[in-house]
Amino acid sequence: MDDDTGALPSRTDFSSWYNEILWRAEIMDVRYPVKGVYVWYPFGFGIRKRTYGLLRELLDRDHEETLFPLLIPENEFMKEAEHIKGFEDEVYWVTHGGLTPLDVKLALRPTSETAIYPMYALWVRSHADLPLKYYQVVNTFRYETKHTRPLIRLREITSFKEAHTVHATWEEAAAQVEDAVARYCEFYDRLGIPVLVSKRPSWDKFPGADYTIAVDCVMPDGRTLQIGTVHHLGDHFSKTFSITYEDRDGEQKLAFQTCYGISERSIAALISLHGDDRGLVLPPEVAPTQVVVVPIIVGKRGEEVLAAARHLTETLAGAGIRVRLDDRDLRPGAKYYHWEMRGVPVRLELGPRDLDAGVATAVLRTGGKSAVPLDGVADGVRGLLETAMATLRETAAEHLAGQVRTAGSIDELAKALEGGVAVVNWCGEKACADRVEEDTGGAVLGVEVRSALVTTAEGTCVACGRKGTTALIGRSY
RNA sequence: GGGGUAGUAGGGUAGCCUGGUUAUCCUAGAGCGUUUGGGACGCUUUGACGGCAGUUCGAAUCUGCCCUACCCCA
Repeated sequence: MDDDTGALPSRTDFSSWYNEILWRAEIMDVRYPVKGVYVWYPFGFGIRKRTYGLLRELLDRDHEETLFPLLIPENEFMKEAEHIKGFEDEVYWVTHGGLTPLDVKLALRPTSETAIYPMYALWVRSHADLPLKYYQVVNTFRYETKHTRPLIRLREITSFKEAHTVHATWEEAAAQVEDAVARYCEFYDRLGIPVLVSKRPSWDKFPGADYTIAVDCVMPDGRTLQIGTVHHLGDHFSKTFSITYEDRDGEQKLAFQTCYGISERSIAALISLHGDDRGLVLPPEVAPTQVVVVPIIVGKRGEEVLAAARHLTETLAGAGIRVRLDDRDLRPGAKYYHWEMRGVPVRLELGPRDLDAGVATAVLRTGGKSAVPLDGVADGVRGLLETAMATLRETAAEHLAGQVRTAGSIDELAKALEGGVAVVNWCGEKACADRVEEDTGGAVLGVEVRSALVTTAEGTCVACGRKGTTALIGRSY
């Protein structure tokens, strides 16, 4: 499990790089003997724990966390026609209890609308109960038939954060959609992940939604990854599940709903956008270890160095920094490679020369070496962590800027899609989207693109030449 | 849905065509010692032929079925 020697495949071969870093950096073990389900290593789980801690922190401002059952009875699941149609091919069914066939089959949730909304119908009584904003972090199951990929296309999604809100009016629900989009942007900004937000075309919206706003990132190979969605559900589900409230005038009215989700694809993005040929590069906020102390033990001064390294480690830990002393019997270089693979933001080397100078040698995972005075070392290290985060955010933003290209024709579009996404004008017709997909392999991600890199304007459709507006095209995972 | 290729230690591999006794090499792991400012070295050592049948004196090797993975086509 701990194979620290040899280089990673270059990140230019993204697929190989991705597969290898998952186990080399101890994020996921893909050897579990069921297709499409994988095991979190403790280190990977530590990243997940802190990333979802951040997500919870953002939601807890005005949401409450709940937990609904994994099993959904067939009759509830089958209530919303459009919703079923969207998921019927991918649902796992529990059909037996022991050897006894069940009277009512039970679905393993592919998403939890039909588990939650029958309860919401009971919980929502009056306008005073609204708005209602709950979320949960759960596993969900989908019988994927295409190529499964760890963290990206899974049969068991282990880390689905789904929020479900209820509102008195359509407009209030629409405002909640905006709020959720802003919250997700904040989340990804805290992780240094630059995103493209857009409104999905009608055929690509969530089954049973009025509209869907999606958050995408662009992977190193130029393909996009959907890492968050926000849905305005209108009153489709409240009709189906009878979620009504009594308004001020004593009338029963249908509620309006939204739901929005983020999965462990956020971790895939985190790994992929920041990582390099040496391994992971982690934002300090989610790094299980923020600082590693490597004692340089030479000859007679070994004990002295080790004692100083222990003291340094304790000082930093006392200041609330996640620090770890690596006193293993290995060459320093081997330790450097080890912790670089795992993305530790700051390495502090402490040897006889440093001790004599009263400093530790600090090396940032994002690049750069400096001497940090041991006197007031915690403040110095905090500054370095901030520098690391700023560098990481900038590097990722610059990279995305290079991947977003404008295209005025099908030929230009095809070229733009090699290693990136394209900004075009599109008339909004499915036929033109289909033509684009056939000719270039790229799909319409969405319109009303929200990004500093994209300005929406009128223009002629890249496929048919009629009037159109700005749309984002990409090849997606 | 159709076709192809492949499964050998924790990871990566050689051997298979042409059956032969102790299954190759690299890496990782364990123990001991010497080491430690960018992947140390020496000695010792653990560990594998996807599963089930069959052919045979003898199967990693040949045959059949099953399972799994990957690739190509719809």
